[in-house]
Amino acid sequence: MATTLDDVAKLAGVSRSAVSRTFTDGASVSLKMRRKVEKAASELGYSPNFLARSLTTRRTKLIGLVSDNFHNPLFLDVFDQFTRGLQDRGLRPLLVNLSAETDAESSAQMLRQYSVDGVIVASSTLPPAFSKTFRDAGVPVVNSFGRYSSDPDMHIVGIDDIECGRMAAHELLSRGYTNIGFLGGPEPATSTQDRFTGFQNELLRHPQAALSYSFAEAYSFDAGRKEMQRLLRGASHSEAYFCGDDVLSIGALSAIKEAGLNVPSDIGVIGVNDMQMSGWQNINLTTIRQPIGQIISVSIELMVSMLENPHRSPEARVCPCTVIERGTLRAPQKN
Amino acid sequence: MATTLDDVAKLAGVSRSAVSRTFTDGASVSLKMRRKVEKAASELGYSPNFLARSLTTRRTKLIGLVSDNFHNPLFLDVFDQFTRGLQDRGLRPLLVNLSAETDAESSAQMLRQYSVDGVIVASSTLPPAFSKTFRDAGVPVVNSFGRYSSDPDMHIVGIDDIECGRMAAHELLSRGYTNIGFLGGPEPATSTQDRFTGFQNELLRHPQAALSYSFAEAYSFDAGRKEMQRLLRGASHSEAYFCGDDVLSIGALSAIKEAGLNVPSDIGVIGVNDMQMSGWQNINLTTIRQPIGQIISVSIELMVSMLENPHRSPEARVCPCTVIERGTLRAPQKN
DNA sequence: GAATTTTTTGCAACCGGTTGCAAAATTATT
DNA sequence: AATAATTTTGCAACCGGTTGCAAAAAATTC
Repeated sequence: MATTLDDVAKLAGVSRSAVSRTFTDGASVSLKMRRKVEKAASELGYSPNFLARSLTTRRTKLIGLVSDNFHNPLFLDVFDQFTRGLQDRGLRPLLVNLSAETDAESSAQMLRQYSVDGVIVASSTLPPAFSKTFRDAGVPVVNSFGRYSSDPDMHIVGIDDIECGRMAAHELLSRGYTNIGFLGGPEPATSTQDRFTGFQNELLRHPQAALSYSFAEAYSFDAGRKEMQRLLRGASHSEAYFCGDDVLSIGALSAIKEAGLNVPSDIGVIGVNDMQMSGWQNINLTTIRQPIGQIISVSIELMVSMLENPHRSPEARVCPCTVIERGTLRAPQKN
Repeated sequence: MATTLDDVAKLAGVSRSAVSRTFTDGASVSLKMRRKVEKAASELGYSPNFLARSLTTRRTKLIGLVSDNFHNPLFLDVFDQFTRGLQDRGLRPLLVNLSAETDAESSAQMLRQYSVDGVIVASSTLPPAFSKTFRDAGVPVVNSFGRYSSDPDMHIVGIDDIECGRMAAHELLSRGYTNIGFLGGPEPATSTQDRFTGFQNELLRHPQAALSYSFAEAYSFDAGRKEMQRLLRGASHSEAYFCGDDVLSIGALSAIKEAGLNVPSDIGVIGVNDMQMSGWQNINLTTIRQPIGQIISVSIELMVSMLENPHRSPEARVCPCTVIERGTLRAPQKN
């Protein structure tokens, strides 16, 4: 069906190697030869088979893009930017959806069977063991949105969650809130733990502030809403909450509004992520921006550099978060 | 680096074909042989190279998943379900982001170079010519979220946009609205045109109803908001609007609220798609559900069947929409 | 214009598998 | 136990490319 190297060689009356060379950049072919081959090739509509080529070059330009986060709207942007960024460098994302049911081990084996050149794990919740499978198999891997470590055993790109918690606390304190709540994501997640640590540490430096905390069951609207409803039913609630992420925050906001309370005059809310819709005027959420554009471009950059030098030693790259001030916290107090 | 067929054959003291056969299901191998080979294989941690295999079997199990819609939150669900569905059948999605900048023609060529077994084009806006490239190259293709045709020249799975427009009109009329607006998506899109046709046709059957219409620049929050702001600034606005999709609707809702008007008492809104967040209590949008789960499973089903029989003649499959009643239209009038 | 250097070309082996075919081994039949 | 039928195995060619090497051709040098 498809035309091959041989077809072109035959038609052009040259050797197989000649046509192979005209399609390999950097190979030695005379202009005359190239013309002849290109003419024959375009007549037959030939273009080389990448997979056959990969057999000898040992490069597929396939990159496994693995994620278990197909429910957070933020990740649509993540996929958009990853696919574009990879495409721009001639790399092809083989997408793997690692939802709860699927077996991580077999996905890893599958990716090796497809001879991917590298793997990007885009997840803050996948256990490090998964990424290590690849590293141990000699496949370049970078863990995007992973947990920072000062002594990383693989490439990690992400934010400093402890610092992020600290920023949130600082922001709330600077606005004069003294009765402060932490409404975290799922408790076992390391990101939740780290943010709580940072948050708590900062509050400890301000003894006048009181801290209460609880955790939502998931990073979802429903979970945020449910937890906030529970808090509002209680005897007393805090003046302002730092929520585990934006979706959670939006759920919480909905519960607050429904209880007849006003934001920010009755309760303040600050989230994390700064996804698209947080900026929509009807949501207008004050939040801590996770710089996904930067995280992704750094991840791709690291991946590309590993493809050139597989033994590059592991790095942890931290991208800075910033507070995005919108309408869900009251104005800073001048005291 | 990686262990090959030969390594295993050597260790097990058998022929190459023997080990190949133990890893090909349906091949003839004695139990004794299988045991021997499996032992050697597991000792070396061998598993066959899919790409080398594909060279002779002419099957890669790679499916090109092409989309140009990385901004509509609905599509996160679409990707989630497509990847899961494909994985469950042992197929691997090679994701292609066909944003405005990227050249469709070269993406098509790339997919052929990777010998994908089939291509799923998940887009309502990509021109049919793109999909035809594959059909003409003998690559099975199904166009998901495509435009229905009674005489399709390739597989199409989607909704009937004309019927969808009709449903919206019917819904508005049944609630006693007589002054009705169509706030469409981008005017040139065939989905916009078709919905408008259906909408208009239904209204024509009810001469008491007045129709006005306009189009937003994009399927986005901002575009919906902007267009609704423009409409509200005008001399008079309609009692209810049928918006091009849910994101557009949410933008429109935000403009309405900001103008100090109430939904549904002052203005009604009905959208299309029923994405996750449309059901959030703080949005609570009445909308027409596009059955994406069904569209996707039918698409995959068609793809699988084409892989078995590439000459299956093209079909257009229509999946039914349903009205999801929430809080942005007033109650039905009893007259 | 011959000798030398440089570039271009084709041969043949290889990448990691599969598969048709015939020989070898096993099982069934008489 | 000899023969026939069946199953299992290995050989070798092939899938569609790339690449080291030596021969051929072209470009330089003297």
